[in-house]
Amino acid sequence: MNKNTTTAQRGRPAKSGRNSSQTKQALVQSGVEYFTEFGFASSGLDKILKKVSVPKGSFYHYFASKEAFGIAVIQEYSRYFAKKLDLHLLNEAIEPLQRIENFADDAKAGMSRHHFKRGCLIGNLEQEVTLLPESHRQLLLDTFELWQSKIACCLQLAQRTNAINGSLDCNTLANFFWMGWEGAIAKSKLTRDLTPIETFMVSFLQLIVK
Amino acid sequence: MNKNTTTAQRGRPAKSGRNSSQTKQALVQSGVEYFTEFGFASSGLDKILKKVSVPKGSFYHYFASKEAFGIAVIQEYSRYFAKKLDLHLLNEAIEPLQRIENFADDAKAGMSRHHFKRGCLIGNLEQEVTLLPESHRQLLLDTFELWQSKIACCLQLAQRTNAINGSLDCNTLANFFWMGWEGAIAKSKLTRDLTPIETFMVSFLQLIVK
DNA sequence: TTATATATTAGACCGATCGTCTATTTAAAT
DNA sequence: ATTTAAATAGACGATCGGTCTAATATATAA
Repeated sequence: MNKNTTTAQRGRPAKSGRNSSQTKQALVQSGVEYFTEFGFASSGLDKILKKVSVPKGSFYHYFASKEAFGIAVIQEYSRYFAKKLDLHLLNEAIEPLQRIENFADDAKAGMSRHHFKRGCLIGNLEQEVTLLPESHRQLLLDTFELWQSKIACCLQLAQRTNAINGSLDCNTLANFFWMGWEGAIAKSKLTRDLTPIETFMVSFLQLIVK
Repeated sequence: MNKNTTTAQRGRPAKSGRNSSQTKQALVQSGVEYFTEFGFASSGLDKILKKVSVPKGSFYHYFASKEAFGIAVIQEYSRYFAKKLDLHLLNEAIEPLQRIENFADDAKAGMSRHHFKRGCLIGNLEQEVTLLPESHRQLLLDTFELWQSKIACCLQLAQRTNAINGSLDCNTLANFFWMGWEGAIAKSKLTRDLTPIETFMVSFLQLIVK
């Protein structure tokens, strides 16, 4: 399925020099960036294509529709973000609650790096859900569920080491965490600084620690 | 400034039979509904006008631009929502924390009534801020500040009656509240049910009570 | 009555997309 | 040489964006 880079390919060669799967990947990456900054409806294929120097005529060679493209974009971001979460939340060298803080610091750096224009793709599309195809909605729900389980896991660890109140339900708390998190990211886009995220994290941790 | 309904007016009469300020108000109301459901960028003037039977040609008689119209819409919603907040949060017949719950119940009813398609105009536009004129951004910030002060006030009351932990900073907590709230409303749009809001409220109250 | 001021509307402007599709080009495989 | 596959060119028609000028309809003033 994946053509490697050196093997010659049949058919007209890509202007960009990339092979099929590389081009597809580049398009998805460009889509992630545009959809994260401007949302699905307000992002035109033209610009997404131009950013990676893929001609407009090629789009429907790579994807069946904008909707199908959106699915690939969401899945890619979901994968990327889950990996980032694991990187921090499964780091056994660090105490559970500190792992969550490390993740937050990582995300904060990303917010600054993109000048508070991007935020979280999933959170952004969530707001836009009334304009989205139904297929996207389900993907967003699945993604949140996955993220929630990862945070819940980490909170359970913290609970076992007695770092947080034992009476709290970690799944509920993780759900609560992500709602607040997305709210904080959105607010941070509005204020154009990190204080909302910091306020959220400090308050959240303060409220749950024993 | 306000023409009353009975006095005859100069100029061509409005097709709708409304006077100038009534038409303006109707347009703003329609704008609230569209912007809340679809956002600013994805809401066309055409539909906003059609909904209240105002001809397209009339728009620039009532507003200088779409941006100016947006400002009026945000201000109207902000006013409307502040009033709703006061209605609950200043109700001295009710205990402070219960007032917040009453507000939440009110909002939940609104979410259901509109089939989870609308949510909060301010929160929706907040996500869209990269597509918004700068004038709108400041209005959104001001609105959040106002709302925050109202919740902070109510939390201070709860603190005085010893209902919540005295060591918590009510302003910070109010800030935290609204971030979580907006996240919960967004999630509720996604799931199309009230559980996110309920989960948020239960968790929030559980975490802050003594 | 006529002229003027004001309020509202008609309707098109035109550029900018929008997502999509068919025909064509290029190159490898047969 | 012919076939098959990959990628591109380029425009398609439709919609719709916000905006503007000219026309219309009424109240008031002369």
